[in-house]
Amino acid sequence: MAGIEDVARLAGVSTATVSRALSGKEHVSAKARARVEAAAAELGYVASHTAYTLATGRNRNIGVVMPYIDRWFFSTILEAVETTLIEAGYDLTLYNLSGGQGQRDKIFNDLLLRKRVDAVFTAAVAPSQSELEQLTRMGKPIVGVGGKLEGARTFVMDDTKAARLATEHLIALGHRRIAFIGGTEGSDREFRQHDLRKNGYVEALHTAGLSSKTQWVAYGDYTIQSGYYEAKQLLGDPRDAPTAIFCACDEMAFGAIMAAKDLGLRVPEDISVIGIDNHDMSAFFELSTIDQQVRQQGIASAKRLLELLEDPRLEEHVNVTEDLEWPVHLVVRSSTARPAAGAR
Amino acid sequence: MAGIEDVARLAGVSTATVSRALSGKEHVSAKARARVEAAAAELGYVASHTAYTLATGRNRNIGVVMPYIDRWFFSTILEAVETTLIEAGYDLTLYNLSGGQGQRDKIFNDLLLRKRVDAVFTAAVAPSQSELEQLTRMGKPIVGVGGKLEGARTFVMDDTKAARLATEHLIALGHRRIAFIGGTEGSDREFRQHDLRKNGYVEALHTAGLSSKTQWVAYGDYTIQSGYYEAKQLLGDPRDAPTAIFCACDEMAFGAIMAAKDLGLRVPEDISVIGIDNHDMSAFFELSTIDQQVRQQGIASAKRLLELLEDPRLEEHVNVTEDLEWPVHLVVRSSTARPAAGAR
DNA sequence: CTGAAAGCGCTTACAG
DNA sequence: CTGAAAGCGCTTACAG
Repeated sequence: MAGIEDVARLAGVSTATVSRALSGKEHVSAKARARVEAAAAELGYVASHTAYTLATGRNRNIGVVMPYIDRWFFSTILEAVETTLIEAGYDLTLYNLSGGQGQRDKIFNDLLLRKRVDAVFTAAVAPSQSELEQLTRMGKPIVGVGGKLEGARTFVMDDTKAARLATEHLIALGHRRIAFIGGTEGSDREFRQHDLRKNGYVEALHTAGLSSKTQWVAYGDYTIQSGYYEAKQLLGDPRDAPTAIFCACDEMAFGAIMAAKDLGLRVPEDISVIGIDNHDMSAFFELSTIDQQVRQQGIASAKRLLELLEDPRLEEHVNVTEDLEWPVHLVVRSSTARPAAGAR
Repeated sequence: MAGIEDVARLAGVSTATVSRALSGKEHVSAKARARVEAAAAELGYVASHTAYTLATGRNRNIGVVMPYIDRWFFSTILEAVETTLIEAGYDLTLYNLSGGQGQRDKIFNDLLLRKRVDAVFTAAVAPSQSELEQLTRMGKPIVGVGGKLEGARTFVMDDTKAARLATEHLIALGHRRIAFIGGTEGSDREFRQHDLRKNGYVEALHTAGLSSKTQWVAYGDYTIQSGYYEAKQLLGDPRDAPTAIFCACDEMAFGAIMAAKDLGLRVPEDISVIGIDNHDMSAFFELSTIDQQVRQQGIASAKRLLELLEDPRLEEHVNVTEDLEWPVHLVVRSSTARPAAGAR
């Protein structure tokens, strides 16, 4: 394995010059630079990143931590972040939290601190106060998506606002009997996403002078299966079936559409369905939804992180609260329409 | 930031003893060990992984390269591999190839070689001969899934055999008009997965004395959408519609089932559908399929890689061809049945 | 069992 | 512009 010494010898210069030439620094004569480059090419020299890190303190590596990898939001964010980082010459070390509290502690108290990463990117993960302090003390900035972080920078859509918008769309179409399929009360790992979205739904109803019956609020788990199951229960009700269903995510909405079809109901003639996300498959399902541009969210937040890393005065404000509200847009497709005259 | 010197000073021993005590080595008195541990705890000392790497040459880090992250097979494999590695104390650096040839070259010729990873895990990616040689020269073993690798160790299901089994299941039920929805001819990135699966389909038909009409072979792209579209074309044919469809992956099969329903056809009474994968949603769709246990495949192959890394004689056989055929199982659910009497 | 010291392979003030 | 040398923070033969 050719080292920097070998290159220096072959080029007839010192290792300092080799280092300067190869990293594109100033103060190297054109001649020396050319000789070094030729020698490096001839030897197939690749600088040791480890030595670089030890000497400079820079890793050019970002730690990414998320609770799941195999769910749409997370794998989409991950792909976007990875591509953005690679382009900027950064590596990505992946930590997923599916292994429980023990694994989580190990990641935060050990792996993230061993100076292998320059910064941390979180998706729907909230570091504890002490975890955050430790990272800040080591000068490692954090950027998150999927939920606000007290004491760090985040890009997050306003869940309540998104839910209100979806519900208002249904109300404006003339729906009065609107059901909601959310997640689990007070749960959703670290953030209260379910609660926020349910709040938006309830707020919109109240503003319109409508009531939210408890039998119209169902609890799924953000999968197609649960959307299907819950929608069947709602739609099969012989007395009080809704004319529209707002699902807290598109995947549950896909399930709801399939449930309606299986019951012989037409979407949107008999039942309107709307979701949140603008999932890759939403166009296929003709689903009206609230677009949160997940891919762009990943790119933008990764870029923000890179920007911080290049800020020479980063130390003065490693981690400060900075909520960037990510905009949402209503996308109307064919799963929502005015309710049939008789249905009201 | 407390360093090893600080710990040594506080414990009243040398840095050599600190190093030995903290890494659980032999030849440390119980007393010294206790003092070191107390000092390390008091100072909140975390050893620098970079210095460890530079001194030992070991990274405890695996490079994982895959063409996609946001597709089911890949995100599932990734989650399984990540969990297995973390448990063993290894980190995972993720490289995804969606950025084209330029990114690919950068990853193989630069990132993977800078001595940041001890080994490489590939999913449906075939390193070129020279890429493989370089990694071997640096003593970095490769383990892959999703396709055989000449000159490296792989865990792969026999695509042809899986396809044959799926087709035979349909034949055994009495189907004679069996369609196939595959991928793109000769494509599928680095491996000829489509071709292999189509071969299995054709072989099974021929063995049973059946012919494979060209109008019964359709080309999708492994998504639900394409399965839906292609199935509609097949099933809508007024003269020559099949009684069964074998899809090269479960996601296309989901699409096929939805297409059948939208056409007013019953599954399995009017049309049987089978896939390959045993996707997380296959049970929900009642889909008969060929299980390839993706999660277990990820775990097993990651373990094989860790095993190699701990082999003291690894250098003698860093990368040798070793095909481990991953077993497949037929899972019969409710999407396949005997064809209706009139349909034959 | 324990410590002094070399070494891992770079980068970067400091002199020249 | 260029080079000698210190330094990054560990590990590990080698002596004792």
